[in-house]
Amino acid sequence: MELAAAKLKFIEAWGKLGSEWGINRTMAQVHALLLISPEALTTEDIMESLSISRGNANMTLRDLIGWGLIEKQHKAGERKEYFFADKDVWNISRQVAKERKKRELEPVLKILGELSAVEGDEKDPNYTTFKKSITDINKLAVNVDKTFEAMLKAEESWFWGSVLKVFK
Amino acid sequence: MELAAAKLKFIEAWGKLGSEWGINRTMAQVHALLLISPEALTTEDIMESLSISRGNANMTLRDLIGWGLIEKQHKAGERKEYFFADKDVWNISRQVAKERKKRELEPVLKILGELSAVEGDEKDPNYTTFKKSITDINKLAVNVDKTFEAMLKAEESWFWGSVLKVFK
DNA sequence: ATAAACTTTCAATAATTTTTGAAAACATAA
DNA sequence: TTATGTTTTCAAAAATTATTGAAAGTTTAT
Repeated sequence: MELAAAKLKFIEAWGKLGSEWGINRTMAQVHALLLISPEALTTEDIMESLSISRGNANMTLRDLIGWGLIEKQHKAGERKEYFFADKDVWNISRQVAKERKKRELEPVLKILGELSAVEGDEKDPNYTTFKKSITDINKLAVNVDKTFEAMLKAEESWFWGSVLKVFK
Repeated sequence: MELAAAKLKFIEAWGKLGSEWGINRTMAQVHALLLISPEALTTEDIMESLSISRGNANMTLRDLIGWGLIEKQHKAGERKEYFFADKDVWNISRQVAKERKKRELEPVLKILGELSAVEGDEKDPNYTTFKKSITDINKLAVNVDKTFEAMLKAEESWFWGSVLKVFK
């Protein structure tokens, strides 16, 4: 396969994976493009490469900055802004974990905490079933949260070394 | 909070979380409803509880069965079908991991494998940057795959015991 | 065989999400 | 200041995804 074709294939696959996991397809594609780009790119470069509008490119780039996945670069003597992706896959994973933890996991943990406190009649199966499911899900969510927390602190080699030790 | 209100809140929260992670909101809500229901429910029960149409209920229930999260029950002397959710949160996690691994991770691993094999000019930064990103992402994906694999085999207590040991 | 109870299908519709593109805002240079 | 290059905004349009509901299909009972 040619490099050009391979790049397109990667951008497509990354976009599809993103959309399957609740990340806007275009956002994932722009990220993919910047990931395999040795140079920082301008908005125009991105618009052209992915055939998207200026408005879309601008909003997507802003979102990616919000996720901590890319950053703006200014080149001396130039007025245009350039965008550059962190290429460290471990940093990327941590950044995504950090944002999803904050945006999605924490609100759910809060609600589960409230729901765990609901009182009821221990003789009512409606209550006991509810209570047990909520308690169990809460435990799982806390474990997932701890795992994310550990990822945020960990060095890659340490993290995978330890996790993979589990599977021996 | 009343139990009835708590149930609604849980169904709503579970639906929201699902939709943020690429799972149809209604599917997550039906699952939530069955999770906190001590009895198996009929399609009509579900239609009424969640105010959804018969067609939607039917398709959603079929999907949930496809994900291995609920099953049909037949009651002696009755013609209606009843639906019942596995309440074991660890089983649920494994089931979701299993399906997403199969449906999403494996296709990506396949593509990454192909892309890893692309040859090019080691002096061309376009090639070396592409190569490095793909290789790194491939490694990460393989690790995630292994983690899922381990989950599928593991007993809950063993799994979390081992994983949490990592965070001491 | 017919009817009744129940389930499945799927074209049409509705709801939601994403994208566009042109205008407005902003920044820099002349 | 004015012109020029660049970025941002956001209402409207397009695309995608989810839902409806009625007809067709299936199963069981009589």
